[in-house]
Amino acid sequence: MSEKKRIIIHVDMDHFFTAVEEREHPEFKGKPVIVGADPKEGKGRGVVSTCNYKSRKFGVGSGMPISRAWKLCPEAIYLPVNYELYTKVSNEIMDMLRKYADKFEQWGIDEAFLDVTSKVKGYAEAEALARQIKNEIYEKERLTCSIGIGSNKLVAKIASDFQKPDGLTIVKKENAEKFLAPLPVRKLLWVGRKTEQKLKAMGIKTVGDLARYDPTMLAEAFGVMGTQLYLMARGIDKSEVQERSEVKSISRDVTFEEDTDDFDAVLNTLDRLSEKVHKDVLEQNLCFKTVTVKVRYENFETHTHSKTLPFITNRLQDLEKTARGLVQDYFKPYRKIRLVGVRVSNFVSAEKQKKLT
DNA sequence: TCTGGGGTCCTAGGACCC
DNA sequence: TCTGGGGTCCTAGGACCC
Repeated sequence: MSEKKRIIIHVDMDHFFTAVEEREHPEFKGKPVIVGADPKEGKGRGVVSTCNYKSRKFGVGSGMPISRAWKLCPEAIYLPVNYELYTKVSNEIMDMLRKYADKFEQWGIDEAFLDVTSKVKGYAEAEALARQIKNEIYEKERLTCSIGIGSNKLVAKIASDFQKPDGLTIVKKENAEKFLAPLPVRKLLWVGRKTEQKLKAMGIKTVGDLARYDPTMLAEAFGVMGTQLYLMARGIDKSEVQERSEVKSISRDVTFEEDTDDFDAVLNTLDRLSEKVHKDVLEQNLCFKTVTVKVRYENFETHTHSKTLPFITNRLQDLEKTARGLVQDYFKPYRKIRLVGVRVSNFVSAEKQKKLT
């Protein structure tokens, strides 16, 4: 049984949020731009969402506390995250990309996988197609992207990250293992900080180290994930490019500007979040069964409480009442709250529900 | 460094049913 | 009073993605 030959393209927009902002504001040209939380003169909470290349030269990076970014680069232009705008631009780009692919999968707001197996005869044609895609995006949106081409999603994604910005990297199937070997394990999908640390403790730093390791021992240490890790290290990934199915949950949460023990204020915030979630639920024509409340205390300890209702609903009052009930346990006189959130899940589409009743 | 917000998937224990 | 096995659902927490 041989693996089906595929050609997969991964498109990754370059520093998407700041790129869109720079396009909208030509006066930002040549300046460091940072999109994220309000820095508040270095006292702000929250993190950097995206930063452009100019600000990266100061050591700023995405995910970094905004207070630290302020210390590194106070002269940068700081902007709030304008999701509405980025989503609009994203939708235009995704519609553009979709038509190039047999199978298409959006990944986050600014990335996509395209299975182009039947559209091209080989890697040379795939490269030409990739250039065409880059041109079209630039012509229509004035934005650049980096593209990776490989025989599966994993290799294509890592390849797109290899040369940035405005890059194009092709990794043929027969070169995949060699291409991956020198990279740090952190570059692999699903290897975050924790897994990286655990692997390091086992003496595994690069993808090559991982590929040479005993797969049985990896399975013992990581369970199902261990087998997956080993296969990835060998450049093997059989997962299909597939359009995202329906949403599984809808949530809103918010970090307070200051940690609070004003529990009435927390309840008010919770109601506001419930209203936003409810609005989304109605817009998407859904009914839910499960409500989850999230609380983060000032020491960052985070808890969730959930309740599955004995009935299906889309009513705001059911959501608010359940959420208010769940959050009560977390109100302790000696514990200040940093974040509160609400989520609904266990959906049944309104249409399906109609059939049931 | 002092840690956002919106998601998905996995694990593990316990309840409950047959 | 002690004892099964399988299946499904629920809950809480955690790792990871962008």
